[in-house]
Amino acid sequence: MAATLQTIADELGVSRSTVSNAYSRPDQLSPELRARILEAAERLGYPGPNPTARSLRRGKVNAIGVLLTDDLSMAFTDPYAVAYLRGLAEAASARETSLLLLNLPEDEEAVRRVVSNAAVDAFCLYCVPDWHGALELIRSRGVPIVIGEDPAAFGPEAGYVGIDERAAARRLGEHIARLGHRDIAVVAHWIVHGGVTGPVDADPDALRYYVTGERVRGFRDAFAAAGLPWERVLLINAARNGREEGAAAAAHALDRLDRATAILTTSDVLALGVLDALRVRGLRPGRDVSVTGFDDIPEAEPAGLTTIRQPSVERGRLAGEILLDPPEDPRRRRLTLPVSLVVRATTGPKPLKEKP
Amino acid sequence: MAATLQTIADELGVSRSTVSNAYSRPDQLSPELRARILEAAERLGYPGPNPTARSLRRGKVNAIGVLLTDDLSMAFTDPYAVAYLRGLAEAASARETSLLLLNLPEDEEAVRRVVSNAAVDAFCLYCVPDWHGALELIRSRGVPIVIGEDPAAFGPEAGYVGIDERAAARRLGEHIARLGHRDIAVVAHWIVHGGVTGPVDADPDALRYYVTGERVRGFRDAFAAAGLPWERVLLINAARNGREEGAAAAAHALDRLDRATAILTTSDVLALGVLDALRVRGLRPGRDVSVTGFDDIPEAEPAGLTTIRQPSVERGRLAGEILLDPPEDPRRRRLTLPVSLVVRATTGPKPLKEKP
DNA sequence: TCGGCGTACTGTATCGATACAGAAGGGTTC
DNA sequence: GAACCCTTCTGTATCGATACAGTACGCCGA
Repeated sequence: MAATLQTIADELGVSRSTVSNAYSRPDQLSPELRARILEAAERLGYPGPNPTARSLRRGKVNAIGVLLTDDLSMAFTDPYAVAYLRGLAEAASARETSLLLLNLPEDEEAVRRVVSNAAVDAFCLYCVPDWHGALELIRSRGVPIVIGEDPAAFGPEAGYVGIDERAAARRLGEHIARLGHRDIAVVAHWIVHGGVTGPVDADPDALRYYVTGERVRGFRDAFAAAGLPWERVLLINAARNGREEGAAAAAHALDRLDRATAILTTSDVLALGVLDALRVRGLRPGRDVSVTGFDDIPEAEPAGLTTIRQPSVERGRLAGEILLDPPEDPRRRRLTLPVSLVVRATTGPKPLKEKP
Repeated sequence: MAATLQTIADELGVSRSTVSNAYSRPDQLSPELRARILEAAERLGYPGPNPTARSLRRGKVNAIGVLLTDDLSMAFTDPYAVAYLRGLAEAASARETSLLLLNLPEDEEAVRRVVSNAAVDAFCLYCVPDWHGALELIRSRGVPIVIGEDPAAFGPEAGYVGIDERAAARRLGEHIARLGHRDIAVVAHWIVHGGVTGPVDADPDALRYYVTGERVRGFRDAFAAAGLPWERVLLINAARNGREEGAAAAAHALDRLDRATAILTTSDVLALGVLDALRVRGLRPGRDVSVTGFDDIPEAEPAGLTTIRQPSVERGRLAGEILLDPPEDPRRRRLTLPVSLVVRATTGPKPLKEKP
């Protein structure tokens, strides 16, 4: 049987409390006794206080739960998500807290078990589709929550660190409209839950995934203000937020007679895929076709991508801080961070000559 | 005060055990009573059995610890690492187990606290430098371990899933030697702990980071067999395993009169950086300079990179399976997986004409 | 000589659950 | 109608630690 505090205590004829203090509160006992205790522990193969028992007694586990949907790869492959996670990990690490990655299974009952078995002090939600059943489970856990997307997904008791997605997208749309483009395609991911990559006919007001919904609505706002009816816009669903999907989606906008002269996307990753598609077809970004992204990931600059710069690492870091050191003032637990429009080479005026 | 099992039990006048069974063993009580219990729980705001208490009693927490060094970004940015982590997460998820990411702080004492506070059933080690002090702490935790690199880092009680790094590297070296190259540079990461990117004079037998050491020794084996003394090889340290470092390291091999005609690297990420450096200088990969990588990450194929293909996802998945479903047969807990040499366009015969 | 105080250690209650042996009651079998 | 079984629920011991109040003792100053 594995050694416990009591084993050591019995061995030395001291009380269990004293052995506990040797580990957790060294100032509470004489250095000599502490040394004897640690020596005995070493000798008896005692691995130190059991973390679970300690957590139970202290009521704190030093861990933050992070939900990942089945498509785990995305959370690690999308540079925006990686940056966010890095910021979160930094904030956690500074407070000696770890991240518990909950990779949610398909089976609903299994999801329930995983979420309710997770020993965490708080949850941080990002990149989780709003429709996912785990959200309700998390709410019922009754632990602090910070969300990174839809500010209305939980009540005001939940923290929130986000950006004004719609206004940001609108700035991209205005930029494109101002350049004179009228034949526009929008490539957006997760328009349809479980759908395939390809054109869809969807009402922007009915999109369920918050981030995509807001960004698409922002585009529409800009076009409407420029006198461009939404019906003229070709909306294309990307099944995943991936570069390949971006390229595949772009094909639907490029391989037709009334080729779009501008393609707006809901993420830089998709936009890079669109650029790939242009390259394959010998089209020049910013001359033949304008392309915009969203996020300003590191790869965006070398690609010359026009995009919205948002503070990805900062979002994660602030989320962690709100969870671990909650500000007194409730207003400081719900933050909307500023973004900026970064105009680079992939956008330019609508080309003069008609398509060949 | 928060509700517990006892709260519900008192409310309904049943025993605590029965309430527990309502959650954990529904077959142990009548459906009617169970419904009443769940209703009362809902009404009293009981969030379900406390995961920490449950873990203490059950002696299992359903979590695997994963160590990440301060350079957390690498673990997420290096596609090999991402693939490994994905495999691990898949295996864990299939068993309703989560991953606890331990982002180790700089401070040694804090590392101790983080590691010994981590509530996990097992540890999986990958991409952790052999010299890191946390290794000893983990060993003393006495939980199952699987390592992904140096099979000798722990005793035979630890599981191991790896490849024959040295033999794999040797195949790359032989490929390059067979093509006639004599002016060779090797770009390797973490040759020097905390060092800068640039040429180093290091004895391959003395390299501390296992993966780099084995791969460099494999290169040397091949060169030696081809009658190429190690002294002729330019060894360049990359401070991190990153694309930028690959490019910076390559500069040291390219911007000199006796330019290398072949650059071998210890990872695809570094090799992609080397290719960047070639491009900037107008040099043709496989014609003017041959380049090899290691890992065969997804980006390697479009780049035409000659490399070693290794089963990254599989390594992670098997590691997870060994931890969670340990095979009876000890030999099946220590696996060396096969790799293959993938020859693509970035390697070719040594150019005939001398450097311009 | 005694109150007061600091240091070093002890003892008990507690954190919130699960395991397991057992009891009550009803039904079946021969 | 005794023996047995099944279902449904109970009660106690236990998982391994920490919190906190309490005790013992030495030392100091008045």
